[in-house]
Amino acid sequence: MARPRKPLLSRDRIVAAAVQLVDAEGLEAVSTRRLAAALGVSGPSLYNHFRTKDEILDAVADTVSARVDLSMFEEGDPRDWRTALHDWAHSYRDALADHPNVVPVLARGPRRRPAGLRLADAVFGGMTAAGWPAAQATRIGALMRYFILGSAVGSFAGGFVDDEQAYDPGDYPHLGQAHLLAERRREVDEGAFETGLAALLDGLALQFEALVGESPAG
Amino acid sequence: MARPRKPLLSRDRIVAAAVQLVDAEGLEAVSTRRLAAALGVSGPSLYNHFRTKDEILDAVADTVSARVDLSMFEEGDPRDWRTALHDWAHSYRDALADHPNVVPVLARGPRRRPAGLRLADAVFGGMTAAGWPAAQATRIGALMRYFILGSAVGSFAGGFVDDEQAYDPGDYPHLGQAHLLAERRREVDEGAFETGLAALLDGLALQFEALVGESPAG
DNA sequence: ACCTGAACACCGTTCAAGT
DNA sequence: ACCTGAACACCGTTCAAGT
Repeated sequence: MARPRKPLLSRDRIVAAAVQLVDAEGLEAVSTRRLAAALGVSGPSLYNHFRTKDEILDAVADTVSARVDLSMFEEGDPRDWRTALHDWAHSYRDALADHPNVVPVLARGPRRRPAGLRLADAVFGGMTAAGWPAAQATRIGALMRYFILGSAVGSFAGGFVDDEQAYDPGDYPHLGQAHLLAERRREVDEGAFETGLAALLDGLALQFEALVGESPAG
Repeated sequence: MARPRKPLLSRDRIVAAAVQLVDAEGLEAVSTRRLAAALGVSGPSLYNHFRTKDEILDAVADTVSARVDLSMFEEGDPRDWRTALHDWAHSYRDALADHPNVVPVLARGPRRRPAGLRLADAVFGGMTAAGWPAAQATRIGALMRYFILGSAVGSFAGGFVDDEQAYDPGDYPHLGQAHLLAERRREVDEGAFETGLAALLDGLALQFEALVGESPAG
């Protein structure tokens, strides 16, 4: 075939096919040959549009980051950091839950990914606008990321095998019901996320009160 | 050489070499051929001791889990769940921080790994002994795991490139200092972990008070 | 039982050749 | 500029052959 009149590929088409493949079959299924085959071209063709496979995965990660709603940090009352953080955390988690196989790539950090950087910028900007000192705003961005990424990188309930025999009462006296976790996976993980998020925000509110309590009330 | 008088390999020797390799060069450096070479044997020899490479990685993950201190859930005052959770979280994080490249394997969950199951058993047992209802104890195990795994799966500060040019003020108005994060990596990540853990425990304490407040005071 | 080399079906990436 | 097939140095795993 050699060079066609109109390019067969584009960065967007490659990324879209990669998202489909990673969602359907996992990160390890994304090989340059399989991805190229899904696009109807041969493996090396991808290298006309991306320098490495890693750059393709970075682009995939950034489309996931781009789906996270950040509007709450710019609209509404800037002082209501708690509501903003709560709504953002849910939007963030939902985006990751739609593409769980991409989470290990996101775990590398924003690096130079535009949507990843916009996300970090919005949280930090939102927290400082609400009155948090810069150092604390950085910490909040980090600790929220820990919690949200951790909740998405692997299901808690899904990590337990659905086999009663696996939980010998002599070895694990408190895991008698653990084999039931797998089938209630969504419920357990969502409940834990909600409980953890509420605790995190309650705890931060306590710190915030102590902080503003030191300066004259406005 | 064929079969030697004394076996050249053992599961323990293989796991120890795999830990060294994954710590020094990362998860993707652990190939059966490289691991075998480090042990002075040929690649297929490993299959006399493990059925798949994945089983080797599971064994590696379990040695990391085994280093987490669980004594706080059995010694001391069972009612002091807050201190137990705090100390356990630090021990857990320290174990993961010593082997960050193993965290993606741990994210699969405890499955049938003995040390992983003992860890889950101890937390759940500790929380129920302290007076938390079973459903809440499960959630606490899950949400603590989210936070700790998330803090270890990728550094927050290390995810930002150390290049001032990468943070165009027009695109990211609040990231003017972000290029400094990478070099203060340890400090930033440890501060965020401590702040987040304190918030989490404060928030859970609030929930616990509400819970025991409903029944007659003891 | 426990090691070996050969072999199979894969990888990511480079490169000269085609238009 | 953008695609191709061939080639390189890798993978995980199976298996017959050796002791």
